[in-house]
Amino acid sequence: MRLEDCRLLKNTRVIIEEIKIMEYPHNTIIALEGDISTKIGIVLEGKILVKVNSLGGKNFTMSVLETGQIFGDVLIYAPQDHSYPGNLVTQGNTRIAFLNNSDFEKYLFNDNDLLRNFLSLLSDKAYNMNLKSKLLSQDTVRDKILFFLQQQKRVQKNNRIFLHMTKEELANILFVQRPSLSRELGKMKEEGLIDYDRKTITILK
Amino acid sequence: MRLEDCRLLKNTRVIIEEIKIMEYPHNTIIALEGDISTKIGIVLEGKILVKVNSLGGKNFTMSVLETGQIFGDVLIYAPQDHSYPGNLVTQGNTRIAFLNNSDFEKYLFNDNDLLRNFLSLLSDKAYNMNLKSKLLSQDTVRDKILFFLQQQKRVQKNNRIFLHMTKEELANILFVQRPSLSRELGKMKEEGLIDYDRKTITILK
DNA sequence: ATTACTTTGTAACATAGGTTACGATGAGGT
DNA sequence: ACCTCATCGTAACCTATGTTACAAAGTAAT
Repeated sequence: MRLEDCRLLKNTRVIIEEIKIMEYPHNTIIALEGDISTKIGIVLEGKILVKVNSLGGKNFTMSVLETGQIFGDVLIYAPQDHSYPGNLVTQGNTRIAFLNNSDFEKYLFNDNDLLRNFLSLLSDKAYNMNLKSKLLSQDTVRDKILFFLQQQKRVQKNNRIFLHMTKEELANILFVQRPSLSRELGKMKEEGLIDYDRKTITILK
Repeated sequence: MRLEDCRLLKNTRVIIEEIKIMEYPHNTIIALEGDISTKIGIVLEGKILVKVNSLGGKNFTMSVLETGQIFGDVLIYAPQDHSYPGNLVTQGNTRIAFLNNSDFEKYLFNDNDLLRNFLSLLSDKAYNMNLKSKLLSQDTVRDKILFFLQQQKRVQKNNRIFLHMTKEELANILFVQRPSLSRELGKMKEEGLIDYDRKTITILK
């Protein structure tokens, strides 16, 4: 993705020279949980996973930053705590554009388009975090699956849902163990609620 | 709280006449999950709980809006979905100031202090949502308790943590059943990790 | 002090789902 | 076609925790 096409900068007057672009290979930790943030980052290529270690030692993916999304954003105005909520880990070769908080702020207050873009991105992020919370608050494996299917049905506008990931990854997202996921999918298939194969799940009822 | 003292409007030039103030008794539903939001709300007195029904029929409190906090904020710039993520329910007699999205936006782009306040409030909210996610992702009752204690220790700056709520409410926040909470607290006391009574929990190790 | 109600602890029971292990299936490379 | 490795389903076992019920302790009102 070209810098000038990303959601944050589209139609804005931000001068590109003040932006530094970095490239990282797959699976690189670019920041640790608790690190202080001084820059806004824009994902130009690849993905970033925000991973958190729970007290029990397991780690879970709190959120995924796709191409075009930004990070370090909400931290600028945090009254006390400017630190990242989790480890930032690249997935695939990843290019990131960095912009100093102070530079960014200077533009933000003088460019209504930038402000609009910024608020829209924040809005998205809040929406996704809400979804994550709702998913985590479903208390059986089946409910988590159903919640996921519901949501994907809305996104993909189809009862046949393409997974685009392994069952292992899906289990991870749903925050359950893979064999538990398999078991429950099996039951649901038996009950005629769904059908599924390696790549898709189809909602029957 | 006086309108001009709330975090959003402090030091700003927003004209008070455009704001409508409403008052609701305890336990009033002021919006339903999915309702479209057209206004920014500011909590002047009382609290608002954001409650979500899970698929299993249980309901959990996604977040609590304390005096001075705002809602409907992130929805202004949501690209698609402008609807509330949960039911908004008052707790105690509650006074709310409402400001039309369009009025708000008009001010937002012309008042740097308002913008700064707004971003700071959004930042806070994101921080709290992160905490909630991390809490929900702890996978044993004990880890949830420990996470809560850790967090409260930081806030209260003391190993003796005052609960300010019943065990029932605490169980609710931790997203576990009350008897499960009791059982685990008992075990932890036995192991010498904590001590507790009706109103406090003390971290011993 | 008595009563009524709320809050809390405890115990017994049932079960969902974590854990581990293994075999079957599928995909990619030579 | 064959080999290798990743992915997936399945089964057996076990434990944490939800569930229900009840009694003890605390609180507030009369």
